[in-house]
Parts: sequence; C-alpha cells; structure tokens
Amino acid sequence: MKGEIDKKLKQRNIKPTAMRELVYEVLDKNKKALSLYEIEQQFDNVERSTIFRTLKTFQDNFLIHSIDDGTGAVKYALCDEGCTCDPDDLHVHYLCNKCGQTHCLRDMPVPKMELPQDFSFESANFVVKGICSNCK
Amino acid sequence: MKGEIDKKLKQRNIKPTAMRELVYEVLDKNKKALSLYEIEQQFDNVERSTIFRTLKTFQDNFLIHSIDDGTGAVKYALCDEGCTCDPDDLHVHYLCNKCGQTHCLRDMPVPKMELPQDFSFESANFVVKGICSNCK
DNA sequence: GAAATACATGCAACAGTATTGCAAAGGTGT
DNA sequence: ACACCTTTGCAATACTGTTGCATGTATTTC
Repeated sequence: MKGEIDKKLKQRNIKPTAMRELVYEVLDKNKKALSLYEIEQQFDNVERSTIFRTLKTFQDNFLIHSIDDGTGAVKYALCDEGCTCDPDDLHVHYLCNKCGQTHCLRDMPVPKMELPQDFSFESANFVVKGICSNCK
Repeated sequence: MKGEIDKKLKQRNIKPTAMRELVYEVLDKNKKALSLYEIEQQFDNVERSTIFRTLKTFQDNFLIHSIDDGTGAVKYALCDEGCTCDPDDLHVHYLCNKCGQTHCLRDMPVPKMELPQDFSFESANFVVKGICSNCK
C-alpha cells in the first residue's frame, strides 16, 4: 500500500514523505474532490499550511488537479495516470447543489470550443451543477 | 441615457436608484466582466457593501450573471435581454491569463452534456483560459 | 402635507479561505 | 559528525465576501 503510493509519488518526481503519503491516501480513498478544509478534517494535528503546500507540490507535478466549483473553496482530486493537465486531459466536474460534493466525470472530456480569432485555449474549468443521483 | 437604464431596471422589477443606475452604467460601458473590487475602483466614495448588495439585487432579478473564473474574485456581467439564467441561457466565458480580463462569449452556448444516469443539469460554469487576441 | 412605513445606503465589524515568513525538524550525502 | 537542502509547524496576514445596525431617503396612507 505504502509502496504503491510511494511509487506514484516518485513517478511524478515528488519525494515521498509521511505527510505526502497521508494526503495522497486521503485523496485516493475518497472518491470525490476534496477541499483543503475537508482534507484537514481527516487528520488530527496537521497544519493547514503543510497540507496547502503539499497540495501545491502535487499540483505542480500533475499528480492532482484543482477544481473551482464556485463554492468558495478550491477542491482537489487525483489526476489519471500520465495526465499532464493539458487541454486534452481535462474533464468535466459535477457539483451537487444538495450534498455539496464535487465529482470528477473522468470519462467526459471538456469539449474543444471554437474560440474567436486569435484566442488560445490553454486550459478550462467546466463545472456542471445540479442534483446527483444520491440526493435525488 | 438615464431613461434607458431606468427602463432596463424596471423591466426587471428593480427600483431605479442613483446607486443602481451608476453600477449598471459601469457594467454596461465596460465590455468585460468586473469584480466587486474593480467596480468599487470606478467610484470615489461608494461603500463596498452597497455595491455588493446592488449586485445581489441585480443577480436575483437576472439583470446580471456572475462568473467564477478561478482568479479568486467573482466577476459580474450584464445578461442579455430576456435572460433567466436557465441552462439554455448560459454561455462560455474566457479568462485571459495575461491581462486577467474575463469576457462573455455570448454567442457560444454552454454545451449540454450527457450526464450520468439521474444527474440533473441545473446550471454550469464553463471558463476557458488562454491568451486573448489583445495580449497575443 | 404630515405621519407612518418600507426600502436603500453607509459604517463597522467579522468570517472564511488562501498565503507567506520564519524558525525548527528531518533527511541526505560527504 | 558536519554541512546542506527540504519539509513541516506556527503565527501572522491578505483578500474577498458577508452581515448587523443605525441612519437616511423614498413611498404610501391618511
């Protein structure tokens, strides 16, 4: 288990520390995107800033991606293997207005839009909101 | 001019006050989406909270819509005439990573996604990021 | 037109999230 | 063991958004 996680971290050139293994584990076992606060809640005595910087490191190395779902807190979820967060790697996210959970719709790529002349497409944030099947 | 604005406000059941006319004017003459802070900057001695509540009133009555472009500050832009901010009224927004300006791509509707079973589509936020034609 | 009522505004304070500086702790290589 | 670099914890702070309350302004009612 720990070995598996370390491998994932090393694949992304992230030195595996206890903290990072734990944060990875939390992101992995929860099947939804989590905010900094939500991650903090799953630990007893871990500094917010440490988690914050851990997430930043993860994000810089494309191990996780961030989602701004409009709730005020940025959420984080694991990237798929080999993801480089290029336009081609992007997928749609879904925020349930009832339970507040944000899910990755990993098999739903963000559609390429035909932008106006001379506008480049570097990245995108596409969040669909509604009521999820659980809350229906 | 003032008459035109009052008409727009009244169409949306918003009582036209001096404040509201001014905020509307600012949103109208800038052709991009503005944050609360940016709107505040265009006045000399107007309370943030007043503008905040004005925007809230506008939004509740579908005169403006808000965009969360991931920069940390919500931005606001005028709705098209007759807009009710339904899924059908939504359009894509564009954030330039260089100049930081956010534009409405009004003629680019948010594509309807085929969501997983029992997930409803109530609204969406679709922001494309890149370099705009001005900054290229 | 004056009194009563409702609504809008300004001020101040506060809440939540994100972020940074700095020092201590931990690990790595020589 | 020592020097070096990275990570972590603590504290403080910035920024945006939000609310309570008092005051001012407009609108209605008589």
